[in-house]
Amino acid sequence: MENILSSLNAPQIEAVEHTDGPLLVLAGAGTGKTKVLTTRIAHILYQGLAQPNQVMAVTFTNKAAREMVERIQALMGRPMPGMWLGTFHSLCVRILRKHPEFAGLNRDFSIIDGDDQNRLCKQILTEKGLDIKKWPARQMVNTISRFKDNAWYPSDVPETEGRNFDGKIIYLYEEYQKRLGINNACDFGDLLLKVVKLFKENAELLGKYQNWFKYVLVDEYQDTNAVQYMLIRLLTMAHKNICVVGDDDQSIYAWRGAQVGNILRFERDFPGCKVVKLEQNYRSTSNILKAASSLIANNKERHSKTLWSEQGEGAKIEVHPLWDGKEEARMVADRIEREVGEGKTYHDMAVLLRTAAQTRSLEEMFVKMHIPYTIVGGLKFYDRKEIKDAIAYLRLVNSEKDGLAFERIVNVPKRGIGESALDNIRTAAGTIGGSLMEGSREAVRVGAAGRAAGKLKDFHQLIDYLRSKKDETTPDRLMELILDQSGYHDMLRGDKNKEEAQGRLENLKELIRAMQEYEDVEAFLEHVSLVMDNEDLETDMIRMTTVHAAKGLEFNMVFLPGFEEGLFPHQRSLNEEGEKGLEEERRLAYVAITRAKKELVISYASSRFMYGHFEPATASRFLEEIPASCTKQVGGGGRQNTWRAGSGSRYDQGDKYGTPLFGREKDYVPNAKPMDKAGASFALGERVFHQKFGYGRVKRQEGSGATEKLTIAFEKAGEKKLLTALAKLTKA
DNA sequence: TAAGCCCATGTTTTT
DNA sequence: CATGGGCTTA
Repeated sequence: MENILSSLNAPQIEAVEHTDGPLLVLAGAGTGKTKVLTTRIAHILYQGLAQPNQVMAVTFTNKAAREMVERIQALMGRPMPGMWLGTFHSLCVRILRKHPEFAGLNRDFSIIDGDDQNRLCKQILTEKGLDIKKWPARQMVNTISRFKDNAWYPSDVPETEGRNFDGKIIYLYEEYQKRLGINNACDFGDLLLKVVKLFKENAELLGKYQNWFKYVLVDEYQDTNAVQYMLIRLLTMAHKNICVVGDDDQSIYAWRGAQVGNILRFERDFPGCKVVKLEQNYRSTSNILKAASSLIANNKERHSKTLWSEQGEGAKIEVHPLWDGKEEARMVADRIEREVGEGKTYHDMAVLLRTAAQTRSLEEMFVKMHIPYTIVGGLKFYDRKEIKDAIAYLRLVNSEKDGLAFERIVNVPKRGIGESALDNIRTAAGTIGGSLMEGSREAVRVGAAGRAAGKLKDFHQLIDYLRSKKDETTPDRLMELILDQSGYHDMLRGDKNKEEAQGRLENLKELIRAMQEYEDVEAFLEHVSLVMDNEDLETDMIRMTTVHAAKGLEFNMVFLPGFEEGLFPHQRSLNEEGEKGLEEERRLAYVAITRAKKELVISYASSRFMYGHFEPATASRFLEEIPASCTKQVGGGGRQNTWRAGSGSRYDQGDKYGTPLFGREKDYVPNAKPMDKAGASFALGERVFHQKFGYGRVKRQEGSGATEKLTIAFEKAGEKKLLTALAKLTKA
């Protein structure tokens, strides 16, 4: 233990050793906050101040939780079973499973995802006769989720907020909750809200938990919302052994109800609390740190702080102005290959993006160039249709009340149970006040099922049979049974689109394999609904992820494509939240930059293909907020003035044509890179040399200036199409 | 009931 | 562009 503490700096040790009473750790990016948290827990356990299961530590993602467990176990030198370490959601499920009856749930309640929420809201809206175009289901989901973030049940929603949806939102919300009840289901928000309610209404139970958890620690405290705050407050009211860690500059979840106020107010909430500031950054070079600090200094709503680093100045941040998204993708891909050629691993590098959709063009390029990549947090494995179907079967087998699961798979594969049959079932369910499955049985029983009666009977039998097997077989065997008996496997095997069906079958195999690790169906279902990241850490791949999902991670080299006005900062954020939105975008950019340890490559394009056509684009205003001394422009010739021109007012707001040079005229290339040295054109048939592909001959030439492309037949690497301006070609 | 076709429409971030 | 919804037809 001694030598564990010796690897910490003075403020870190202070934080670790302050075990009793409230503690606020203000930890800048890369200052070792995870280290402090894990060492602090290890210290508490080592001193015998609490048993492992008497410490509660809340993290923001499951990944962070896993990492913390590992680090604590490494510090202690043995496994630490039973620790309450996880996300707010997973910890709350754990509590709810212990006392479902208090929360008005059955033990086997389902947890529904955004997809189900959407479908449920759509149903309610249509049923209640609201115009779905004017009031989209998605918006209803969001509104309700925000209510829940604020710990508002329908009766708590303030007057001013209730005007939404033609003044019907509270009524819709009530309806929504009613349906969740009938389905024996919770959405994400419910998981926390129900626990808070449980504690508020049940002082005795709360007392037990207060005594049980001797220490409570919260990571990323700046991103907690009102329910989360209440939960923490309730649990720690008695002993006040609470430690929160956070950085107001990294608050990026306001749109999800996060209240930076929670961290700014902590000292008032817990009078006499100790405050420790961590300001030595161990992650990044001083160039990167300086860029990030200068950027974030433009925010008004913040605590000022001084981060410093002993890592040396390091490489300058590269800024690449490029022609369009494709050229940008090529630059990133080429660069990655070059770095790998020079000894980096793919694992060392990451591409961080403002929006998930930006992965597309990069993906194409990576595939083309055979660069192994993985998209973290994009389309998740568990979001695939076949996986969701399979899980819906499992949910229905596990909990017959789960009507959302019922609807999803009652006619998958097609069994001739269509919309009209479903209508009958819904009516029957409504009449007896039961679930869809009950309604379905009822409809068949009283002869209200019409033509589909026989098919429904078969379906009931199928589910009954599967349920009878549930407890006598393992989850993976049960899933195989489901897929075989339901005809899902056969459906895919008979699919016309062989290739796609094959892929789906393989995904299902993968699912079954994953299920082998679980003791029972409940444990597996919980994992599915709450664990977002199924990252493949084994293989050496490029990580592509949104900035949001990159929180807490670090990489030697980071690429930040798409640094453009409207994209980063995102237009929508500016439109909807104005100055506040801009500040959150800036914090997001701050998070993005501070992920990099040694090298940072920022790029933007003049023309971006989106919504079906090319949009002119200009460099992000954030680039102007980074000191010139930290950056160097790469390529782009005369275009550097697009982002650094002193006063920064070249592009008046509202002047959509501020950049005529980036118009849609294909051949209008006023600021193209001048033909110089390496960029000079090559003659057809000329022999050239490329850093990566080696020797080759020019086969074809098209375009001119920045868009000039050469097709070159390389002797070893085959035929490649390259942009003259980018490819480092020399005459050979 | 199901499949196929056309049109409109909307485009952030996630436990 | 790419997805979803509404409509028509077999």
